[in-house]
Amino acid sequence: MAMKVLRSDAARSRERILEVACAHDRGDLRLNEIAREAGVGVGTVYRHFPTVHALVEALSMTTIERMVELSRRSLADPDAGSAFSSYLRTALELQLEDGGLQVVLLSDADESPDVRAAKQEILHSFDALLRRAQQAGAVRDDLTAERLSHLICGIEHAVRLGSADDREPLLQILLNGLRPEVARS
Amino acid sequence: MAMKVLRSDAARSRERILEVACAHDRGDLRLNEIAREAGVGVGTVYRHFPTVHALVEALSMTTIERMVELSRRSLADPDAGSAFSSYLRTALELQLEDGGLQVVLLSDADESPDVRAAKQEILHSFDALLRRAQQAGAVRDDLTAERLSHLICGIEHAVRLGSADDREPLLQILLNGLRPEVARS
Amino acid sequence: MAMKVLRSDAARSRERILEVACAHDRGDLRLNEIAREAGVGVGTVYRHFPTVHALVEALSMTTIERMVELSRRSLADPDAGSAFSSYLRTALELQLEDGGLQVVLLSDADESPDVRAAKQEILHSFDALLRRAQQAGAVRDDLTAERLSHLICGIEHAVRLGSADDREPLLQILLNGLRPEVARS
Amino acid sequence: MAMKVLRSDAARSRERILEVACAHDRGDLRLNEIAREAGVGVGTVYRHFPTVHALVEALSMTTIERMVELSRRSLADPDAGSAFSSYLRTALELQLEDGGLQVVLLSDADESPDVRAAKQEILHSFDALLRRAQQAGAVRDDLTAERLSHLICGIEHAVRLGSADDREPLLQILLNGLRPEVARS
DNA sequence: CATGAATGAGGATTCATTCAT
DNA sequence: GATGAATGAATCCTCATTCAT
Repeated sequence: MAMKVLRSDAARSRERILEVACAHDRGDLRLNEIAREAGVGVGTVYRHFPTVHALVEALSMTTIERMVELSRRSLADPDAGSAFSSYLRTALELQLEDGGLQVVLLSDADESPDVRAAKQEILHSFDALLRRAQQAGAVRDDLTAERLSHLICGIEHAVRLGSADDREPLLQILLNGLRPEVARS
Repeated sequence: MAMKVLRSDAARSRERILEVACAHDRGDLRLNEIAREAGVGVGTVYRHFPTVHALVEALSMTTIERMVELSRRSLADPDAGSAFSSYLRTALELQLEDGGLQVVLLSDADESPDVRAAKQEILHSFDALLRRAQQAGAVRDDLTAERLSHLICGIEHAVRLGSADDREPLLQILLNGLRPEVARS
Repeated sequence: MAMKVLRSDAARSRERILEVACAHDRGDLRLNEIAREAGVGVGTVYRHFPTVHALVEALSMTTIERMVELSRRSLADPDAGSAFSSYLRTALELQLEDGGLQVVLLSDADESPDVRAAKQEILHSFDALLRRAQQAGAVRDDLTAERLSHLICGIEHAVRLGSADDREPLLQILLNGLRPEVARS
Repeated sequence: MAMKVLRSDAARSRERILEVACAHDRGDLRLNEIAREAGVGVGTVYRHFPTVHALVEALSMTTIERMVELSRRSLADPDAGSAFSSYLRTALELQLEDGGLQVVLLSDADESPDVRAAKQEILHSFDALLRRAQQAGAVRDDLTAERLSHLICGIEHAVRLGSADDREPLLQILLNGLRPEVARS
């Protein structure tokens, strides 16, 4: 990944800003406030992050990278079914950990090329994982990667409405629901 | 339901405001703007709806009443399983129709006593519906009414992220996931 | 005193309003609030008290009448010195009891003719009291009734800044200061 | 006194605001109006003076400094009695000149540390002045610095109710009243 | 590059007063 | 007469964004 080298003071500012910002609600970032808390001028924040979305992306960058890693690992797993379900589980965990991830993943207005590239890799891998699982008969066929992503976001939403303890139970319901319907006596 | 009778002019203002307001994003209601569009003074809006939440509640009142009706009808249905699933389907439809319903249902700060009462009836009925379905073996046991409500909200969220066409497929996945797990050969 | 006879319901409204209003800070009367608390319409408040000042006057009417009484009694007291000082003491007490009295007394825009008449009587009596005391050598000569009224208001102000316990001590200082200066060895 | 150096433009805005504000009634400062008159944005006013009280304090800063000077000078005066009375006279003059001073002095919610410090020095000095005068037998003993401050505020109030000409006469009455009572033949 | 002062549109809210019912 | 709905000017305050220093 291309990485512009920053002057050390600029790098420090950037870090300070991210450090401070991640303690804030992603949906309600006040640039002035962050600047003040970070001990830098507002202008500096704008220099590093021209839009709020750019800052949100940057805050999610680490998680996105972890998601890329996850994709690769899952694709390398020979068991299509378990690769798929453990991918979903971990993706859900990551989205719950990082409150800004959902909007970054869903946005189609990426500011950073790195983010765009990573998201594409994630999407492609996810698509492949899903297809493999479908071909293995572990997942119902009437399902696209996009719908499924939305469903994960829906589960994330549901967990946030309740407590973190709901995560695994709700995930189980989802996984159960994704299996091809079986004939019942 | 106790209903204070409004003077005709007051009733007209109230209707104008609701009419105008329902064309706005429920999560972003600007009282001044609504007043202007409705052709009434700001004060009039505040008189009828002291807080934004009061307005949001009023906007959802009709849908909430329909949900109460739905609850009663479903409870009257002797088939526990189909009553349950058709309740979920219609509830989801209502939530999707009425973009403000979710927050009203989830809020624990009801402004209107009517809303509070209706929500309680809905919740109790839903609880009963769920239990009946569980006893009939149609729904897994490890599930509370609250978690399930959150799940519906999650599905609503997922559908909104995509298109209205996703509603039935995603609902099917949910319903499928709610069934007790069966041993598979 | 001419007294318009009010219809009994009007009289009741008037009383309710006064009753409620006297529990409010005189300098910050909100007509709408008072109407609500009194269980009458705003219009009714306006009918009885066309201006805020009219209400303030009405609230002080009882105290003003007591002050008129006080003036008469003091004038009847043959001891000019003690009549004067006990007048000041009681006047101060009345002003402290009735937080709206000072503005009513100082205002030159009386709404009610009764108030105007009462204030004139008070002023004349006070003037007479002062002169008598001066002639008796109990009070310094370089002092007008107006200045002295202002001084009472000043003492009232000072007591309000502290506690009610300051009343007598501060009054003593005033009385002491009003005596003709004596040669000191 | 620690004084943050302001950028020249900021200093200019601040001065403009103070200049404009001091022409307004201290008890009724409308921030928007001041901004408009000063030719700056509202935000600028709020930046310099987060609360109305901060602005009021700033408007009185010069007078407060003069009062500090006065305290020091008075303490340096070897004649306890005349130091005391001339202090009172000048303090009264300052309060009359600066219509916002009284509230700043009486407030216990200082915004600026400079103001807080200055007020404390003033209070301590005043306390010392009073004690000295009491020990010298020039002032009655039953009097605290606080009550006396309130009394000055009372006299200020009284003068404002009348004309500036009342100042010296009323001060004389106060000073006369503060002297220990003497036995009279 | 960094700074942070300035901007000012925008949204919330209140309350004195009027007037139709 | 009483009512209280309606009005809307007025005020408060915030915050995204720009730009001079």
